[in-house]
Amino acid sequence: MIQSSESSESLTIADIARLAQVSVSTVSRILNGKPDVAEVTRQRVLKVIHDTGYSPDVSAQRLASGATVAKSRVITLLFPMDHAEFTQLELDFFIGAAASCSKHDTFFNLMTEPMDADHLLNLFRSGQTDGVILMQIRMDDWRPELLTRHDYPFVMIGRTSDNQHYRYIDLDFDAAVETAIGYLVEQGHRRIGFIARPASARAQQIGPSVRIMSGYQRALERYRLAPLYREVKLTVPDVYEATLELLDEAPELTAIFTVHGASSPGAIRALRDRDRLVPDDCSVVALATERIAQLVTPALTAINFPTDTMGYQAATMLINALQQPSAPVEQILLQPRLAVRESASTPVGAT
Amino acid sequence: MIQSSESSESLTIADIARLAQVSVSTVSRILNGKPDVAEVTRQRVLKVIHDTGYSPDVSAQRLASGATVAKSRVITLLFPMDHAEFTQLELDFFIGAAASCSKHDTFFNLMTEPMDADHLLNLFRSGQTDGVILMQIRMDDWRPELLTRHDYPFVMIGRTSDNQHYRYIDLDFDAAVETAIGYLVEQGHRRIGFIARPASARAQQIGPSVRIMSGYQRALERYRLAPLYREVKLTVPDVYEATLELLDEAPELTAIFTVHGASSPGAIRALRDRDRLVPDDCSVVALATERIAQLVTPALTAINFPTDTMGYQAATMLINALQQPSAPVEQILLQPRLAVRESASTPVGAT
DNA sequence: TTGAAAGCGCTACCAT
DNA sequence: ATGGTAGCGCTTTCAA
Repeated sequence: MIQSSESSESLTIADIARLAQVSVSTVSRILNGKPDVAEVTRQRVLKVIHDTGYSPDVSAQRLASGATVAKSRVITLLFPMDHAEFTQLELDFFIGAAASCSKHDTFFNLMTEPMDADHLLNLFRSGQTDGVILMQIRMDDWRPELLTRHDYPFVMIGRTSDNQHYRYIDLDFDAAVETAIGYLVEQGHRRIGFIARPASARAQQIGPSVRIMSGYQRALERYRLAPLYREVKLTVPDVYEATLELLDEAPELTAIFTVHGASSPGAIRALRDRDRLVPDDCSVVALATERIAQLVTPALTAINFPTDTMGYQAATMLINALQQPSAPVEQILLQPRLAVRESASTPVGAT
Repeated sequence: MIQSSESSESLTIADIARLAQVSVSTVSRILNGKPDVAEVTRQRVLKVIHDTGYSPDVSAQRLASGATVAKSRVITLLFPMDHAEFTQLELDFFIGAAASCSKHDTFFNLMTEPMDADHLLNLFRSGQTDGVILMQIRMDDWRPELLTRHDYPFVMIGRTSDNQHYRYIDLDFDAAVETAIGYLVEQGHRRIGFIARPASARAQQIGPSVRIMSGYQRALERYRLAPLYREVKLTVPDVYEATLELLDEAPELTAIFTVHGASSPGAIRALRDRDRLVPDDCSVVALATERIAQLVTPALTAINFPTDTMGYQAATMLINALQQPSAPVEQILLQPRLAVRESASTPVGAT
C-alpha cells in the first residue's frame, strides 16, 4: 500500500516469480487471467505485483503472443492543421467522430500534425491505431492509394476526383452552391455576391474549395449571372472587408452567399455599416452548421452543413469496416438541404 | 514497384536477409541507419525491403533495443464526454492544445472515453502517451493523486480543492462571477438574473460549477442582492426557457448574467419575445470566449474565457514538464477580465 | 564490412 | 495446479 515509488523501472516477470515463490509461467497465467491457477497463489502473486508496482512490458507481451500488432481499439482522425485555420466547421466533425467512438467502445484520437507517408504508415505499424479518418482531402490526394496498398483501413471525409473504391462521406458542394444561388434567384435576386474560401486552398486542390468554385461557375451559367465574388480567409474581419469590396464593385447587389457561417457576421456588419439591414435590404445565405446558423442574428438561411453527423458517420463507417473488412465499400454523398431561417428575403422592388 | 500486395503479413528480418543474401545483422544495421555497411549491400537490401513491402515489428524492436517504453511524443487530452454536453467552450481548449503540440513537435491525442484507473495507467504503460491533460476536474478528483503516485506527467485544466502540488491552469471562476455581477451593479442594476450550469454538474463536484455558485453566493452577499437564478442545460432552447422563467419570477429584472456565451442567444431571444431589447431594455453579460462573444448579436459584454489560450498553455506546460521533469510545478490561476462590448448598458431610469 | 549468437521480457506448449 | 523451456523478431556485442 504504502510503497512510494517505482523501483518498477527494471522489474521483470522473473522478479515477480521469484518474490512470489512461483514460476514465471504462473505469473504469466495470472497476468492473462487464465483460470487454471489456485486462488491462494493468485492472491499472493497479485499482492507482490501490486506492492512492487510491476507492470508487464507491452512490447514483450505482443511479441511473445504473436500478435504482430495488437488491436488498439483506437481510430485516429487526421486533420492537418496547417492546411486550414481551424474553424467551427472542423470542430463539429471532431465532436461527431468522438461521439461515435464513445458509443462503439473505441478510442478516439485526433492528430493535427501534417503527415508524410512514413508517419502515416507508422501510425499503423506501431499499433497506435486501427484505422484513420482522413480530412482535408485533395482532388489528387496520395493517401488513399498508399493506405489501400498497405491494406490499412480508412475512410475519408471528403473525396478525391476519382475515388471509385474508397470509403467516404462528403457533402455535394457543387450542388450546394447551385442550390443556394438557385434559391436566391428564385426569390428574385439577380446580383449576388459570393464569398468563398481562400484561393490558396483551391490552388492546393482541396476538395471543397475546388468543387465550390466549380459549382459557382455552373450556377453562373445556368442562371446567366455575372461573376461577383471574393476568395478570402474566413474570419469575421476578412469577410467584413470582402463584403465592403463587393458592395463597392456592385452597389446594386441584393444578396450575398457565403460558404462559412461562423464568419458571416462580418458580412452582416459590413452591410449594416453601409445602411443595409439583413434581410430587408440585402439577403444573406450561407453554408453553415445548424448550430452556427442559430447563433447568428438574424438566424441564417443556410445550406445545412451537417458536420457533426458527418463526423459521426465517418467514424461509424470506419469502425464497421474494422469489424467486417470484407463488407462492401460505403460511399455517402450528401445532397444539400436548404434551411430557410431569417436572413434572406425577396429583394426590394422585386416581383 | 508494381507488387500489388502484402505478403508482408509474416515477413521477418530473416526473410529479408535470406532474399538479399546477407546476414540478419546486416539487415538490422541498415534498418537502423548504421554507417558500417557497404553502399552496394545497402542498396541491394533496401531494394528487397521495398519490393517485399517489409516493415519491422515494432514490438520486437523495442524489446530488443531495451527501450522499455519508447517516448511516444504523444500527449493526450482527456475529456470525458459523458460529463458534459460538448459545447463550444471545450472545443476551443482542444484547438489550443493541438496548436501547441504542433508547435512543439508533439502528437496530440484527444480521448473522450471516460476512464477508470486501469485505463488511465494503461495509457502510459502501453506507451501510448507521454503525458496527459486532465479536464473536467472535480473538487475531489482521484486522478491527480494516482498519476502522481506512479510518477506519470500530467497537467490539469481546472483544479481540485487542495492541489498544492499539481500543475494546473484554471480561470478564477469565483472571481469571474463577482466581477461580472459587480460590473452590473456598478452600472446601476439591482435585480439581476443568473443562468448557471446544470445542478447535476455541481452535484458531481465539477470545479467550475461549484466555484461559480460559490462566487454567486459571495456576490449576493457583497452587493446585498436577492437570489434569482436557474441552473439549466446550456442549450439555446433551455436558456430561452430559463430566461422566460426568470422574467416571470422577477419582471422587474434589468440584467442577466449567463455563464455560457454560445447559448446566450436563447436569453436574448426570450427577452425580445417579451419586448425587451438588449441592451436598451435589459443587459446581458456572459462568460464567453472572444470568438463566441463576437458571433452573437449584439456582441456580448463578457468575462473573457480564454479557452484556446488555456488549452495552449496547458499543453505547453505539459511538454515542458516532459522535457524537464524536475522543473518547479507551474500553477496558473487566471484572473477574470471583463470585455465591454454591446450587450450591456445602464438600466432604464437609473442614476 | 560482415556474420554468429546471446539475449530483451514474455507467452504458450508440454510435462509433471 | 504448477514448472520448464522454446521461441516471438529484433538489436547488439564480439569475432572474423
